Amino acid sequence: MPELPEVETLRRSLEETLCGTILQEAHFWRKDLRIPIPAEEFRKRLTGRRVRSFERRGKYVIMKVESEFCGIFHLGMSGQMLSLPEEKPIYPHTHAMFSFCPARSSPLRGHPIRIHYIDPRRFGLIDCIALDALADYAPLKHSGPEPLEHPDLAEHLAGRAKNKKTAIKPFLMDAKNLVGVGNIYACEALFLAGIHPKTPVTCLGRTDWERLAKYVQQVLLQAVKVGGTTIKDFRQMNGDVGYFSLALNVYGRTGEPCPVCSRSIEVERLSGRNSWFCAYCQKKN
DNA sequence: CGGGCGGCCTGGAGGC
DNA sequence: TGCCTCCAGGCCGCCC
Repeated sequence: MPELPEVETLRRSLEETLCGTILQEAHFWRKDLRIPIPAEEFRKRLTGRRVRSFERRGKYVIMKVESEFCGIFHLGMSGQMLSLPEEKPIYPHTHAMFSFCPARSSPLRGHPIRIHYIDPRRFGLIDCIALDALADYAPLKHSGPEPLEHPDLAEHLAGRAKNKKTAIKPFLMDAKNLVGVGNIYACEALFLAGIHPKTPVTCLGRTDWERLAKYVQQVLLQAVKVGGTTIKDFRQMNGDVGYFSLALNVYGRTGEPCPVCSRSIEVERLSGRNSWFCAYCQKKN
């Protein structure tokens, strides 16, 4: 589910709601996610601590508290984190719940904020590691730059593409090249750039990379502005949907008219993922 | 060695 | 209605 804009939407809500609160409790009903949740470690290292910040690296959220350890959250394909008043699971597949207490000086003191972690398919992850191990953390260690922060994304991508044989779409979705871009935003950026998903990266020239980098950034930024994309599961932390679904040009729109030329949107499988595109507006190579 | 693909899970949709 | 198959926003590891 969640790509960069959905995870950034979550991060902002967490930061706004929880900075300065104390993580009071962490309940785990089910620990067998993508990796087993180190529940004891998580409780021992993180509860009782004041929350400093929530950061994001690609599709991972990092919770920093006043200690030498941090919490890591990933939503996999179907994960959500919801702020709910209940202290027991009210949705199926609620695997964890965190209670945060506002500071004594806050007008909200005495009203814990409860964050429920829900993930039907259990491809997500909750972890706890030392801050000084963050740089070596396996899922992040070999990942590429943040697309919205790199000073010359076009140059970076062109460099990464040298001597590679792959098609542009799986290239964009490979976190080693850049983080945060999944199936939705890869399809949308390629449409806006007028590049066919199967174009070999070797066929792209300087101006193609510049156009593509520009639209990758544009599509991610616009999606962040409207709270991400809700296809099915994704909700913002307060339960709202993400409104970028309304701005999708091609993703999931098989047979619908291309917004530019009105020809039918097509779908093809590429590296095991569906790719939607307009065969007229997006020429191969 | 890099890239494609299956597997990990569950639920929902669609076919019969 | 019910059963079966296929598919889904991510990621890892195997295999060629």
